[in-house]
Amino acid sequence: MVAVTKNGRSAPTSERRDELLAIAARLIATRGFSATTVRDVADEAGILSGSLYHHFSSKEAILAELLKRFMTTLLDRFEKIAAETDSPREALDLLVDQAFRTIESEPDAVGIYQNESSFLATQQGFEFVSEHSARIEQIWMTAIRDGQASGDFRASVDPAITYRFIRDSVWATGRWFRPGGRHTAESLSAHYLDFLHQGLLAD
Amino acid sequence: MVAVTKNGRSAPTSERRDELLAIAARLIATRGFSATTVRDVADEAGILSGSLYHHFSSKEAILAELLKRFMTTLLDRFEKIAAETDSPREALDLLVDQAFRTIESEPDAVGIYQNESSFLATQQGFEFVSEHSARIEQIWMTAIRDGQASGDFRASVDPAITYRFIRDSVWATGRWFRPGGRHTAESLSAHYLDFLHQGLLAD
Amino acid sequence: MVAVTKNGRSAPTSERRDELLAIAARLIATRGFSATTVRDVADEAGILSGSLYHHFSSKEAILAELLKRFMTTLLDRFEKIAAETDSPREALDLLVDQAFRTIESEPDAVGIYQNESSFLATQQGFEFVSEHSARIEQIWMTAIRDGQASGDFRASVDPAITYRFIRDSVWATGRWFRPGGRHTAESLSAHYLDFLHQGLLAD
Amino acid sequence: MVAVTKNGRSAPTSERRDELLAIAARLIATRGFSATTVRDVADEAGILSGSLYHHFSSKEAILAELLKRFMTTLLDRFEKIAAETDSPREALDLLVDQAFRTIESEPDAVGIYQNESSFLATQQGFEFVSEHSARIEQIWMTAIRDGQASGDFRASVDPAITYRFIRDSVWATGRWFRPGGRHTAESLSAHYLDFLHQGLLAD
DNA sequence: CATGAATGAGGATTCATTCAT
DNA sequence: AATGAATGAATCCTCATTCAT
Repeated sequence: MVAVTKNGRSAPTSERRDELLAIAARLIATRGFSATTVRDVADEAGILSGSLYHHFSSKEAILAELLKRFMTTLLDRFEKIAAETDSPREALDLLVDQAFRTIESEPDAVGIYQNESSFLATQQGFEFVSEHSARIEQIWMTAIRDGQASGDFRASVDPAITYRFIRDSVWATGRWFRPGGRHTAESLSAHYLDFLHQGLLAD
Repeated sequence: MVAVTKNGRSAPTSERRDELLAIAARLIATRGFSATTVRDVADEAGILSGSLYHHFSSKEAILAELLKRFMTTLLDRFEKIAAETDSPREALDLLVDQAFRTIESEPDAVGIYQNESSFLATQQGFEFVSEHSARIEQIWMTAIRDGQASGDFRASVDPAITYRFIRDSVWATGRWFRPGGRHTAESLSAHYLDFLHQGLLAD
Repeated sequence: MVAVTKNGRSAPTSERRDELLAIAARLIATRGFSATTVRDVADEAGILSGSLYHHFSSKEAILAELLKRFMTTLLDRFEKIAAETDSPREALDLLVDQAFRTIESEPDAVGIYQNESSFLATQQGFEFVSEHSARIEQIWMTAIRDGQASGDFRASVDPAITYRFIRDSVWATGRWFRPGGRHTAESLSAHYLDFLHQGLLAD
Repeated sequence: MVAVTKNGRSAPTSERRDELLAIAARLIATRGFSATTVRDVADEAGILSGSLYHHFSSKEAILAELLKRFMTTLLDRFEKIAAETDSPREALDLLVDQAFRTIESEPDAVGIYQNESSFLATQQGFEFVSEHSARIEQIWMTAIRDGQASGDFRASVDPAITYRFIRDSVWATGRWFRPGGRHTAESLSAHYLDFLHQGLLAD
């Protein structure tokens, strides 16, 4: 997707590589990392399993690259929202919205993030997972806290817990939301924000 | 832990068996089913991996037993709440409360349920997973719909989506909630219900 | 060889293990470590290659155990000679003699020692190789130096170089000496000592 | 390094080829042939492993070329010494001297020769190894036998065994001798010859 | 109830080699 | 003269499972 200079030097990106990453992402999101074999990925790509090692140094390296790309992009987007928005309420709305859009555009990465990140956070070579997660948490919690300070949000809720409640219900959407059905990222987002703002009780 | 001896049969339940199940549950909850080896479990139990087969017919059988016990108990509890409660709002509160208590008392089973159930739903021998899930969904959605009908809950929210939002944020709590810290199941439950009822916005 | 208590606890030794080690030693001595496959060893033992891992944690672990056993025994023998012998000349003779006897009784281990030890000395997990080698060198060089001090050996030779000359020609014997032929350890030893003592020139 | 262009043929010799051979020699001498991968060599040369096949037809071909060059040159030198020297004692001294000089000038080839030749002797395509070795042995043993016949060398030593003792201690020097340290080929050679001639015992 | 030895299938990975570009 | 992608076979190792003791 990202435009890459066509001179192949320094290896990190190539079209073939991206294809393989996409295939791996889909399988890993579906079956889980440890239940996905290198051969599964290679088969799907129409090559032999050993040939994958021409592109990646290990199965773990595939996962790392997948997650790093995803989390870096995501963090960038969140940081941009935080930087460009003044109203905490609007910021939170935009963060939620961005999350739903991400679920729609990169469902596999989201799935992997949800399923594997908690375990990976402690693994060598995956330090970036907890680092990025921490920075994302900061952005969201700042929005919540600022909203409480400004009087937009109720002061009685615990911001840390509330962040987690929101985060979990939003991202978990990726497990059942399939674009092309009754819902779109937009409709889900609108629905969720209404629910988030007003709660469940009738007045 | 709970002595389950309602049927007088000899083999299926024994203390050793329960210990082994608890060990397996912990490991599977932490690493995931496919990343947990029979040997991991045996090591933790202080026996050789082959010896596990004296107690269980297969690795899958362990998982099945774990999940079946958990889901059966959980469904029972939910059904009891549905049967004994008249007010939909109270019913939903009690369901949420029950979920948090379950997270507190059986964190491993909850973790496994979350991580593996979506994949297992389609696996042979795990039909009970989707069956039980469907019945649980019915109970919760009935509470939501009844609450909308009675005027307790806002009619504008989609009950199916709302159910998922609630379900996901509640169960996901199991990923970060560790008893013994700042929170108890009770405090979390209270917190969540307040958030659920009123939403985030200040009046 | 070494009598082992029959209670199998703490695993380190068993008859089967010893058999497998002997097989591995023979193959590794013949083909070299890296050219010997785990399957080669297993085939020779009449089991599947994976079954070897019931006994050893890795191919490297086999090599390490082989070398450690060998070098420990060897060092013990050398130390005993050094401790029990007063005359430096007799000590050196006995050391040489012991070396030839070791070549005769454990040709495979000697071969492995010669072929692999220089490379292994720097490898993790093989620190004992250089440690033992250093202590062996000390024993031999002490004999040489003491012999020079006592006037038994010519003072003009460099003890360090002389040690290496002796060591290399003695151990290299293992590459061509096959018991059962024209020579025995005893005859070789006698021959070598004569050559060592008097040199090549006629008076 | 040495420009070998005596035959006008185009392909077989080129500077690049020689560089690659030198790199391969160093690695093979250090790690052993089977533990040195084609990729190791290519990496060190700054090219891709496949590109090596532009220069050599196989990994074995590299080894063969390396050894053939070395052994041919060596045999030539030994033959020249044998042809040009009358006194057996002087011949042996010169042979020894030549060996030390060769160790100094071509340490990698010497290392490979020592480590791999015994195994290779039986391999197809490496018949020249045993052939050359046999001719070298003949030259040395002739010097020894002639020296015994002339009364220069002691008649009581077995020429075959003595040859091996000498050969092994001389060539093994290559394992520890690094030019630039305390010793040179000359000093080592002098030292060894003194030791060889007189033996270790004081008069 | 557990051990210890093994199986057989499959797992990730390596590696020499090929070939179109 | 080299790349980059791939092959095919082999490598080390893992793992669920079996079974005689």
